[in-house]
Amino acid sequence: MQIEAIEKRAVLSDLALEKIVEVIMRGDLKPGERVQEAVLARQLGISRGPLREAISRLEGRHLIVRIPHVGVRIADPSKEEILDIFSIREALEGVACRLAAERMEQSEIDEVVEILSEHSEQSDVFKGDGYYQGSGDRDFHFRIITGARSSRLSDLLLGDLYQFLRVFRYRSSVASGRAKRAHQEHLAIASALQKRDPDAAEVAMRKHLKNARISLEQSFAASEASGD
Amino acid sequence: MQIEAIEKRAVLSDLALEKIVEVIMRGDLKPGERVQEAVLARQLGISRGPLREAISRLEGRHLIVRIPHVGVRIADPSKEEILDIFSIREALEGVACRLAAERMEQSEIDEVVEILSEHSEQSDVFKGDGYYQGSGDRDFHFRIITGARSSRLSDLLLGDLYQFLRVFRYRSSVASGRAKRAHQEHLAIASALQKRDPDAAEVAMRKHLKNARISLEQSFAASEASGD
DNA sequence: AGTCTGCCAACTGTCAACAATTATGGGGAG
DNA sequence: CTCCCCATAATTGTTGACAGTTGGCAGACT
Repeated sequence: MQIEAIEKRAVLSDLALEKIVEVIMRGDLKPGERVQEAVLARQLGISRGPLREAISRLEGRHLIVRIPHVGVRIADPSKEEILDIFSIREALEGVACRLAAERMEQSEIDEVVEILSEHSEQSDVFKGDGYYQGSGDRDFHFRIITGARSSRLSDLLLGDLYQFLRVFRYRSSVASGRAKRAHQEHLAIASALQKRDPDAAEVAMRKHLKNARISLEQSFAASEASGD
Repeated sequence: MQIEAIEKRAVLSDLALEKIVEVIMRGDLKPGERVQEAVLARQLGISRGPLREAISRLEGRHLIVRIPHVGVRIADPSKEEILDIFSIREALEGVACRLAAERMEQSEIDEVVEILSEHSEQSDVFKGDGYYQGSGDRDFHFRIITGARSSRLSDLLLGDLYQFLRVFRYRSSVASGRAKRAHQEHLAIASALQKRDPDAAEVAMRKHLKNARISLEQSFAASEASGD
C-alpha cells in the first residue's frame, strides 16, 4: 500500500517565515522598510510569539535586520554586498559542482545533459534573454547543487544565497545578451560532469559564475553612470 | 570625545544564545542529547519566549535540530558532514584569502607576517603539535578572514563554520605532526599576500585547507579501523 | 504470550497581558 | 528663532498561563 506522505503539521512560525519571504519577493515590503511586529502579526493573523521566532530565523539569513529595542527592517543590501555574495556563490557552487561530478548518479547527469539539449533547440535561448531569466537556468543549477549530496551545501546555496538574491531581485544576472555564452558555459559544465572530471567541473562552474558576476558588475557600473 | 563602545543593551535571547553555545562547548550538553525547553529555561533563569528565539537562531546555524511537537536535540554531525564542511571552508576561505590580498591594509599584512615569524622562533612549532592546536592557528586565519572586508564572508566562516567545528571539537585539525608543514603553508599564504597576488593567495589557502581536510580524513579512517 | 487500542501525562506551540526602553513632540530658556 | 530638556505615547522585550499534539503505559482482546 502506497502511503501518501502526510502533510507536515503546520507550525505557525514556519508558515510565517514563508509568508514573509513571499511578501518581500512580491514587493509589498520593500528593502529598507520598517516593520512593526504588532502590525505584521495582525496582517498574518498570528500573535507576536511565533512571528518573533520567524524573524529570528530570517535575521540569520540576512533577509531582515533587527536593532534591539528599536525595531526590524527589511534588509537593503549594497551593491558591494551583492557582488561579494556572487563571489561566495562562485566558490560554493564550484565545490558543489566538484562533488556533483563525483557523486551524481549517471541518470542524473544524463538528465542535465538532456535539459540543455532541449533548451538549445528553443530559439528563445539565442534571442539574448528569454528562458535564462526564468526557471531554465535555475533548474540547471538546482540539479547540480542537489547532485552534490551535501545538505549543508544545499542549505547554504539554495536556502540562503539563492533566496537572498531572488528576494532582492538579482536574478541569475544572465542579462544583456549573455544568454548564448552562458549556454555554452553550461555545456562545458555538463561535459565535465559526463567525463566525471571533478577538477574540470569545478573550474567550468567557477568560470561560468565569474562571468555572471562580471556581467552584473558592469551593469552596476552602467546604472551608476546614468543615475544611481 | 572618544565614546566608549556602548555595551550592547542586553537582550535575553542574545545572552541565551551565547550561553547555550558555551554550555555545548563545555560538554555539559552532549551531541544528540535531548533538551527540554522548560528545564533549560529554568537553568538559564529566563522564560521560554526568548529561549525559543535563541533556539530558532541556533537551528539556522545547525547547532541544534528541532522536530515539531517533539522537541529539540543537540546536533550530532556525522563524519561525512564534517568533511563536507571542511570542503566548504576550503572554498570560502580561499575566496576570503583572495579578497584579503586585494583589500587588506599593508600594515595588516605586515602584522600577519610578523605573527608567523614570531611563531617560527618558538620551538613548540617544530615539536609536532603545540601552538597549532591552540589560538595561534586561529589567529592567523582570523586576521585573513577579517581582512577580506566582507561581513557576509566573516559571518559564514567565523560565525557559522568555525563555531560549528569548535563546538563539536574538531579544532584546526592540525594534528599528528602536521604542524611544521602547516607552518610552511602559512608562510606561502603570507608570501602571496605580500605580493598582492590574489590568485596565488587563493591557491595557497586552498591547498593548506585541503591538506588539513585530508589529514582529518586519514585520522577518521584510522579511528574507524581501531574502533568506531 | 503477544499485539493492538485507548487513555494519560508531559511537553511543545500559541496567546494575551505586563514591563522596559526608545522615539516624539511640546514647552521653556537662552 | 533655535536649541535643549522633559513628559508622554508608541513599540519592543518578557512573562506566565492556556491549548494542542506526541509518546508511553496499562488493559483488553486474539
